[in-house]
Amino acid sequence: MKKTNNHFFDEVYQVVRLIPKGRVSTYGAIAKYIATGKSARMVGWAMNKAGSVSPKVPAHRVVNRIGLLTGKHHFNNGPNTMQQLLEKEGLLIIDDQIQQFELFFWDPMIELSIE
DNA sequence: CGATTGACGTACG
DNA sequence: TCGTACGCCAATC
Repeated sequence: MKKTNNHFFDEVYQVVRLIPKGRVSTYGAIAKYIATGKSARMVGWAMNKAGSVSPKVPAHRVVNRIGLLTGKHHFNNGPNTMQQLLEKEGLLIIDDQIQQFELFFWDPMIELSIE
């Protein structure tokens, strides 16, 4: 058995699940909240596993720092799944980019930092 | 076991 | 302002 730092992945799943409906977060923000922002890529890897863990992690609520749906192609149901889900939550997405992303941005460092 | 990849981000030109 | 290069860290080939 290799006791990898599942703490990182676990935290990622926890945080992503805490993202409220109609809100989105970024890999960098999550990574920064957990691993001091040095492993934004690891968050993406965690998301890749997200489809293999349970309950499934709302990976569609996690995008890159510019609000671009970079990972939509990784969804099992199809590349449109991510956008459809986000639109269904009240978000507006044009050209795979979330409009007014700043307004919907859910930062765990802030939201979870509230006493 | 070594090299490459990867759903990112920041720095530099 | 836009484009390219590099760094992180783990998993996969």
